[in-house]
Amino acid sequence: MERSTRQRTAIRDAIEAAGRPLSPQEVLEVARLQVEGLGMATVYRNLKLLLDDASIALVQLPGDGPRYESSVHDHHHHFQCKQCQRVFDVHQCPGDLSKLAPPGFSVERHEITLYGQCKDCLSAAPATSAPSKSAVHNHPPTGH
Amino acid sequence: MERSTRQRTAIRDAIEAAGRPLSPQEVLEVARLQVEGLGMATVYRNLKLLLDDASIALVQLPGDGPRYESSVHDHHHHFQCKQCQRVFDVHQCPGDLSKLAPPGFSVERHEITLYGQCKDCLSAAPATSAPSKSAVHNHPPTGH
DNA sequence: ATAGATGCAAAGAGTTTGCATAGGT
DNA sequence: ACCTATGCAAACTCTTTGCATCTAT
Repeated sequence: MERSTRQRTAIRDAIEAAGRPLSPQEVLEVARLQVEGLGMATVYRNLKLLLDDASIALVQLPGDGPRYESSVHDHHHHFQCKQCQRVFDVHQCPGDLSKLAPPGFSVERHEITLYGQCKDCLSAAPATSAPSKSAVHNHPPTGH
Repeated sequence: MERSTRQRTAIRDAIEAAGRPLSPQEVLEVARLQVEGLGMATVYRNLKLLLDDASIALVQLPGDGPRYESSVHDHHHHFQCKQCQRVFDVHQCPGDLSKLAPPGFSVERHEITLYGQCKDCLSAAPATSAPSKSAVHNHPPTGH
């Protein structure tokens, strides 16, 4: 059975607390604040376990590595800021998109990613310099 | 300036002729039919050059490696078949999605990916076995 | 005490780069 | 002849795996 370790708890908590999808590297950085010697292999192993658990959800954006977020959310999409690269949840959805596909194709699912500038970057520096790129410590608006 | 080599021509032609986005591996396989000893490094280098040229366009689907297609197309989206994994163009678009983003965010661009079953897989084997996975030689409907 | 979990380092997959050679112009 | 393009192999990044050790139960 599955054991409760400091590492696993730190990793799960990091993702729960983030409020936005985190990359494995970001998860490591945040979880290391709780567990000093935490290794990347442990992060990857636990991400996989927590995914199977459905404790967390996988977020895949086009052309970017995997991110992970709390699986509490229902169907939603994502917004990536072109300045700070952070990803935010978008809880609006245009609904059924099956009419977009070519005739004869069956559509079961869709993914939508919006790109632009987030609130922080728009106000902080309109189209100029950006907030910190790792941005692990920020808890910006998530659009809930 | 840029030279016209057998390799470059074979790579460009492979992408033009495909009618759907190809992975670097698929490009290599197709282009090798024209140029025997073609190496992967050459494929990658030329993909980059042709991208700069805007001769080809980069297609990024969530959680998948890069694909490349002829840049002749205008704004469009993509459909990935969950059986054969091939990607097809979708020329319909729901239009402006900026109202989906959280307030205070500015939306400049969007990506949509549809998932389901393509015409071939639906008719060939309704929800059972799939056509060849590399599928480099097929030219299925592209939804134009 | 036992079996799962961890950390490190090595192994993989995909992509990029250095370098000597081949080949357009 | 010049200088870009190629092929090979090594380097790199991200992720996974093997193995000895640690630790929750």
